[in-house]
Amino acid sequence: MTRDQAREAARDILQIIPLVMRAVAAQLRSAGELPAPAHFGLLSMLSERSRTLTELASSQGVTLPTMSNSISAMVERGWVRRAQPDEADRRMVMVEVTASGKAALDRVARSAESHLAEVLAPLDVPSRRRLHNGLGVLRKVFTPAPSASAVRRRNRR
Amino acid sequence: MTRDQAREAARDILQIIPLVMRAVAAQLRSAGELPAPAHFGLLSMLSERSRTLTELASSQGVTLPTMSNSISAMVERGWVRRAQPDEADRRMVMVEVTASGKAALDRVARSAESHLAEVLAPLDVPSRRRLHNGLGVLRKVFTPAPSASAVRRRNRR
DNA sequence: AGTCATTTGTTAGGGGACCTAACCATTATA
DNA sequence: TATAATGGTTAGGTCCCCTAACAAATGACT
Repeated sequence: MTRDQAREAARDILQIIPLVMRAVAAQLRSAGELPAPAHFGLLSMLSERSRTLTELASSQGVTLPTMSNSISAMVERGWVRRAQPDEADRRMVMVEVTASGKAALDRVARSAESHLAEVLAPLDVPSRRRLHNGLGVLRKVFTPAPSASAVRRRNRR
Repeated sequence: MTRDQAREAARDILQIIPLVMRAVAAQLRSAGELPAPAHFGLLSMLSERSRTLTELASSQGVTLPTMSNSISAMVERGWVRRAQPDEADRRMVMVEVTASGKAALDRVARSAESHLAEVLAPLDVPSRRRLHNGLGVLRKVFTPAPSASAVRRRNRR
């Protein structure tokens, strides 16, 4: 990757990503889903299966205190529940989604979906494909690698 | 755009964009550029030419109070300056970048550039092209349209 | 000219999401 | 058994975003 390409990519990302972020957040707010942009990924992961705080934090690329607070906020809203099912290691807290959390996830997904469909409607087919492909690359590049300890634990099971 | 495509795009955007946002913010923080992710676009615009608050707010898709506060924060840091050069309309405040603001922009751009170059290095050429194309689509879709009044003013000149 | 509406910007008040530092409880290690 | 490492929480702080309410200037209409 040449220096010029890197500079261009950096400028693009720094300029565009915050715009998208704000647009999505504004749309969710106006749909009455006050706070969700950051919690959506969590609900999505948790509806697959329960996770520990450490797992969630590393998957989202945030620190443990941040995740602890986020989960507390979601508990407050009744979207998730803290539980200690693990007999082997009593330090761990498993977080699981509640029925109302699943409902919230569905609502947000539907709301975002309909709004995005509207915004993306004017795109022609090649543009949509480009968008899709570009998002795929971003996912690959920016998905945090599982931490060493998480890997260790996973292998141990 | 089919319903399924919209749902898929919505999930992708909701899951991926926040990840990218956090990664970029974390990188800037660790580079010592404490607060910049949201201000980068502003500095970038302002180094082209001075703008009014309203122009800046609409270009970034935020409200006027938010922009007023952001600019105040940047004034505090010595990055920009408020000035009233417009004789014709004394309501307007022109915001212009300072030398130290330009320097900050350069520092952030270089820092982001070198970090991104590292992260993007493993990508093959087609992936980089896909990323670039996808970002272009995002820009087109999520760049706020200039407000009616801004257009009016522009045409008047 | 005078009133009313619109536009531009600010201040006040509040919320969400992120961080580091400091701390407890539990488990692993030497 | 003492010490280190791991999983979480709490405390304190920053940034960025919002709505509501307000002031000042300009535009429009009678």
